[in-house]
Amino acid sequence: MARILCVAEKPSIAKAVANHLGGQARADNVRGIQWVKNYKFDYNFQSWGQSSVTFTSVAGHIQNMEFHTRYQKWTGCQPSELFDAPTEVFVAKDKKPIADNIASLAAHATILFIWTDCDREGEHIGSQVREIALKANPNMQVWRARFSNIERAHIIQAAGNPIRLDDAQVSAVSARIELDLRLGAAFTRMQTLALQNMMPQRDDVKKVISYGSCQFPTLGFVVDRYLRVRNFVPEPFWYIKVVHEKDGINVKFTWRRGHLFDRMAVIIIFERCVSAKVAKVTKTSKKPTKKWKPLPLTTVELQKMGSKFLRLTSQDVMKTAEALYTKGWISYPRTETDQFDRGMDLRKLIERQQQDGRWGPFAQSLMNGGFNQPRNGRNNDKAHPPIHPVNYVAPTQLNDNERRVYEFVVRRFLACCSEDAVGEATDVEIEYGGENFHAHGLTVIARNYLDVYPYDKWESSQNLPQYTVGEQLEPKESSMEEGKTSAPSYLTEPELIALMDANGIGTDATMADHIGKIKDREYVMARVKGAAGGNGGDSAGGNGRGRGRGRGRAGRGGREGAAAGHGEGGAGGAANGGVQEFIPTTLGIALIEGYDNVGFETSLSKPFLRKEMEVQMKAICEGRSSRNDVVQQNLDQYRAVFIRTTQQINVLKAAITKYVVQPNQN
DNA sequence: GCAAGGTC
Repeated sequence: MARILCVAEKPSIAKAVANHLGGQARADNVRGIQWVKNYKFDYNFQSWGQSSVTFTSVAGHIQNMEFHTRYQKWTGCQPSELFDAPTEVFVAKDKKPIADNIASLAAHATILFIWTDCDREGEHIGSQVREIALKANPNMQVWRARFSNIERAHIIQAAGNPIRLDDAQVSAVSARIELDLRLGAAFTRMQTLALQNMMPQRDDVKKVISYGSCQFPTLGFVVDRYLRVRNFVPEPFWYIKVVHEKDGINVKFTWRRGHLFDRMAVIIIFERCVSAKVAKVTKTSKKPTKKWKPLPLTTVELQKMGSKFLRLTSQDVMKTAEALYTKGWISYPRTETDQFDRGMDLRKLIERQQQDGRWGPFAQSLMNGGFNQPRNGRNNDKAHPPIHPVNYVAPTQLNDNERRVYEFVVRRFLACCSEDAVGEATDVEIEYGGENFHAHGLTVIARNYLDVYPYDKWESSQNLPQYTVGEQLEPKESSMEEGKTSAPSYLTEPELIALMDANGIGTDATMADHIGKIKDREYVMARVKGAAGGNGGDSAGGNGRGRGRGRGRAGRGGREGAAAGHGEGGAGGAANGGVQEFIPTTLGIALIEGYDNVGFETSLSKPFLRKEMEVQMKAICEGRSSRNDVVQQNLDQYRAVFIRTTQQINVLKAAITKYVVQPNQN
C-alpha cells in the first residue's frame, strides 16, 4: 500500500479535505502546536491505488529569509551593504514544530501530495513543504492538488488529478521576498540613522523610521490627499434654478449645464430665460429602473464596508472576521472571489438563518420561492469562495464587534440571494430661454433586497406631477444662484483601501496591516470624520505641534452636488458617522516631500514601483524573465535611488526641519 | 530596532 503525505496551507483545509476523502478521519495531535492535526485514513487514489494517508497542514509560510548574523546588527555594516549582503532562509522559530511534524511524517511516506492554496504564495509555501520533506526523505515523489474550493465533488476530482508544483510561481514569490527584505532593511536603517536624532523624543523611546514597498505608497496616498485639501482654493460658480408648481407640488428643475464659472455668461443666459417668461416641456419619460443587489462579498469589500458602516478599523474588521472564521460561523475571510460556484448549495446556508429574530423572516421568504442566484462579479481567485455565513450563531454568543461583522456578512449574503430593488424613474425636460432644465423623480416599487440590507439607501423622491410634451408652463420662481467649489475631504479608510486595491499595494490580507503600520510609525493620525473640533484635533505629529498651516477647508457649499444634476438612479450612500479619516503627521509629510525633492524620477512614495514589481513577478510566472534578472534589475534601480538619497541627505533633513523641527516658521 | 507574506 502506498503511503501518502498530504499537506494543506492551513488546518481548516486539512480537516475539510480529510473528511471528504476519509469520512470521519482520525485526528492525531501534533507535539508543540495545538491547532495543527494529523488526519489518518485510507483512500483509493486513481493514480496510486489503495493508500494509507496522513493529511496535515502548515500555517502559512514556514521559512523566513534573513541576513547573516553579522548584518543583522545595525552597527555591523553600512545600510548600503544590505543590497548584496548574504542572506539565508531558515525555519521560523515558532514554526519549528510544524516543520518537525512534516519531516517525521515524510520519513515514513512514499509520496508527498501538496494541498496549499492555488495562488502564488500557496505555490511558494508548497515549495517550502517540499524542501523540508525531501530533506527527510529524498526519495519521495512530489505532487500537487489543483482545487479552488472545498466542495466534495471538486475535492475528489482534485485528488484524482494531481499536477506538479509550478516553479515559476515559486521563483516569482522568492524574488519578492528578497527584494522586500533588502530594500526594507536598507532604507529603514539609512533613514532611521540619518533622521532619528532630529526627531523630538518622548519618554526616551526612539522610533524607527521605516520604509517598506507597501507602507510608503500607502503613506503617499494619505499625504497626496492632504496636500490637495490644504492647497485647495475655492472657486465661485453660478447656476440657474427653476421651480414650477403643479398639482400643489413644487418641482425643482436643474440646469443641464450644471454650473459655470463665468458670472457674466450666466447673467446673460439668465436674462434670456427671464425674458422668455414661458418654458416648454420637451421630453417626458417614465421607465422602470432597478437598483442592483450587491455582489458576493470579497475581503476588500468587507474592509471597505466595515470601516464605512460598522465603526471598526479595517484591522479590527479583519481580526473579527478571522475569529468568526476560526469558530466556524463564517467562511474563510481572505478571498478575491465575487462569484459563487454554480454547484454550491446556497439554500442550505440560507435555511440556517431562518431562526434569527432580525433577518429570519427574510431568509424564510427566500426559502419560499424568493431565492435568486447571486450575481457574478469579475474576480475569481480560484482558491476561495466569496465570504458567506456557514453556521447560525445567536447574538448572545458573540462579542460586540463579532456581532456587527457577523450581521453584515449574513445580511450581505441574503441580499445576494434576493432580488434587485425595482422602481420607476420619471424624467421631465423643459426648454426655457433656449436652455434645458430637467427634473428627476423616483418611486420605489419593490424594495426586495433592501429590506435585509440597510447599508444601501434607495428612497422614493417626491412624486412628479404629470407633464406632457409641448405643454407650456410659467415658472413660479427662477433665480440665479451662487455657489463655490468645496474642498475634498481627508482620505477616509474605505477610500484608502480602494486606492491600495486599485494600485496593487499589499494583498487583501495585508492592506489593513499596512494601514496599521503607518499609524504605528506615527506617519499618519486617524480620527473620526466629522468629529473635527476639539483642541488641535487637526494637529499633526505626536509632539503636539501643529502644522500651523491653514485649514484648507472652505465652508462647504454643498451646492456643488445639487447643481451637478443627473445622479444615478437613486440616492447616494447612507450618511453615517464613524468613518475614519487620515491626516499625515509632520513626519509623514516631511518624508514624502523629502523624497520628492530628492527628485528621482520614481519617488518611493508613488505606487509605480510596487506596480512594476508586480508586473515583473507576472513575467517570471510566464517564463519571460528569470528570478535573478528581476532581482538584480530592481536592486540596481533602487540602489540608484539609495545613493542619490544619501548624497542629498540634506534635502531629506531640510524637510524634517521644515515640518517637524520648526513647523511654524514656514 | 528593518519588509511583506502566509496563518492561529
